[in-house]
Amino acid sequence: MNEHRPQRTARIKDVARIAGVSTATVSRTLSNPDIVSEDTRRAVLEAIEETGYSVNLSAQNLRRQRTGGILALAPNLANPFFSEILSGISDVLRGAGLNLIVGDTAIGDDARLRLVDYANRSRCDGLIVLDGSLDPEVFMRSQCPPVVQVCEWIQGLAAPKVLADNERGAGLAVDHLVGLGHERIGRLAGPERNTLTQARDSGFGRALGRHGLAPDVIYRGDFSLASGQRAAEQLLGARNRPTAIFCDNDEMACGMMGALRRAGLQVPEDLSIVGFDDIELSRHLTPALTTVRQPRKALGTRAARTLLQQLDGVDVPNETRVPVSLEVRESTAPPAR
Amino acid sequence: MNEHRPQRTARIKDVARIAGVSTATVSRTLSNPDIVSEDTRRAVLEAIEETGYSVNLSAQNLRRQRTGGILALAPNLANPFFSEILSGISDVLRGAGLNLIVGDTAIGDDARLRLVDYANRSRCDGLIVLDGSLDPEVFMRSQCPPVVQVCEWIQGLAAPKVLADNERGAGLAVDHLVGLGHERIGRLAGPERNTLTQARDSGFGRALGRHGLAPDVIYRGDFSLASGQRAAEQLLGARNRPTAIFCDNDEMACGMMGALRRAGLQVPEDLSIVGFDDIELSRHLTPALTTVRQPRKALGTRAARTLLQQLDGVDVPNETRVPVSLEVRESTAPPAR
DNA sequence: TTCACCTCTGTAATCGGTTTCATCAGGGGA
DNA sequence: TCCCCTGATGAAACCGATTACAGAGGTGAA
Repeated sequence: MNEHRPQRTARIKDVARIAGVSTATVSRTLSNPDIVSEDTRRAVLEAIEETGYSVNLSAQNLRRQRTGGILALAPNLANPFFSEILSGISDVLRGAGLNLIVGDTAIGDDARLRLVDYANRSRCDGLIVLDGSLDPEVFMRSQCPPVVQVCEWIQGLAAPKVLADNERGAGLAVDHLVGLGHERIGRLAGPERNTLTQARDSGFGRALGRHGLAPDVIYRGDFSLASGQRAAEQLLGARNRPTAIFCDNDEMACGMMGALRRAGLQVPEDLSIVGFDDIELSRHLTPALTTVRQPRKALGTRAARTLLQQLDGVDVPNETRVPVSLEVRESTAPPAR
Repeated sequence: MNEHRPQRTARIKDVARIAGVSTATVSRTLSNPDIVSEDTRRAVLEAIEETGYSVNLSAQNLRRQRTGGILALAPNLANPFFSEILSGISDVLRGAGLNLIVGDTAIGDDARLRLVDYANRSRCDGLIVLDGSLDPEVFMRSQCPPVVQVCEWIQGLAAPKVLADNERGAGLAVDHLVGLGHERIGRLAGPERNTLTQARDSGFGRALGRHGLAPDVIYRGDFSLASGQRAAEQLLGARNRPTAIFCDNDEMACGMMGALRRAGLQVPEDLSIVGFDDIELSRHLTPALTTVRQPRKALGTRAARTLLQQLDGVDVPNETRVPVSLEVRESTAPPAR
């Protein structure tokens, strides 16, 4: 007998031998227990216990023609906004026995090339895309597994989207500010080509129009704290400033607010600020930030569920809108006389 | 001829047939091009181009006895602190052709059970653990691949650690405060059993001792904004308050600062606050937060590199210390007279 | 008794690569 | 001329599971 069992972990063969059955039966016991007899099942489970067997996923995946993983592509892992969405995705995938693989798209020049490697059936069973700036073609080749877009979306890519209601969010912000008496309302927007920014631009303009107003100054940022700070510097240098600013995310709002206060301006007395996202921090700022709440975790879970349905061959809606709401806090007030 | 080629993606066999060689040669062309002749190589590469072939990773992984993935276990994906470390890990792994799989350990009651599934050679080639509260036994079974711990660490687990110099960080904070003239210095710490908190506790106490001082009040938090707020409420209700507080992370510091200011206290005039981590936000707060800077991205990259070395069989140091530094900003000042 | 049918199980093919080992052609030295 | 060696290649084993198919044994009805 081969008594020198080297540290080697158990295979299905080992379990089969010990239980006195074939590997087919072991496999069936694990994946479809009802079709094996009571006695056999017990014997197999005992053998599994004894050997500490666990299935080899590479082999299983190969045979089942799947990878067991879903790849999430985010522009910037370090951004808390995305990481909370990832957290929601993770929750759902775990329940479905799928791995969450994350890919940072903020990578070097060969990004495009690499992306093609990632958007491949042999690497993942599905993709969740959080970055609207990627090349749609990558996701339209036949090797690419099913895709769901969340939050941002790619122009020209016909994959299901899970989105916050950006137009309405912008509308809520405008209505609130106008209700307070503001008439010169500016905007700190994201990059011009960002689809999400475009949606809010349009909601912003339409809402102002409803009140008979037109947009005031528009600053461009990149969703970062630093870009909020830069916008504040421009604002400070301008004459005839708006009395309120609607920002495309809380981080920019926060960067702007910090810089304004440092320059001696009072928020909201001298300038009202509305953010977007409602990151946890917003309520802890002084003044606490008035912001459009976007349920990030829900966006993640919805996106993941949509993808799972797609993998199951279920028809999914082309667009899922997640409702937003306005959280009124301390950073908005009637304009100074 | 089988002209009805169904959408089916190309296999290595197809490439071999078209190039007029064996599958072995195709494989060699891809993994070890130097050992095939110039002509053959060209023919194979052309066939690959023609078919759009890309290797099936499940098959490759099975044969190579690896998974191509590294699993990172974090207590809370949504926390920006962890996500920036993940970003560093991601950078290194991408370069090594490995997937980053993330697992959120903040999961249900069956967490332990599931964890055993994750810490398995057939699921990943290595583990990076960011959560010090996990059960060490899970990582000590023979099925568990190599582990590296980063930031936090698990009592009783002899896996390499990559850590910030927590003792020194606490010392820097204390030296700074004492230098400003503070004598009653309190602390807003993490959970009592957290190894990271313990290290800072000890650095805190020792540094105070060097100055002939003893710790003032100690509040316990859980690294969240909300727990900083709660600590502030306790602080406000106390008599004979400390003149300065050293917090275990920036989020708690921020939560505390917001609550104090809202209650009418001035920071730093009435109370100086020092944080830990230097998250990006800290410099944008008003007042900007004085904090111990911890290079998170570097922690991630170092951890990933350490793991890769371990996988290559290289000896790695049991503990890597990443230096910290003090960022003096606006939240600290001499105590009021 | 015979046949149909059902339940349970084993044999062997299969997933798509990698790698060992054998083979063959050609070159150089004795 | 013969032998050995080297470089390039192919045949086939192998990684570890899943599953189609077939067969054994048992039950019930005709």
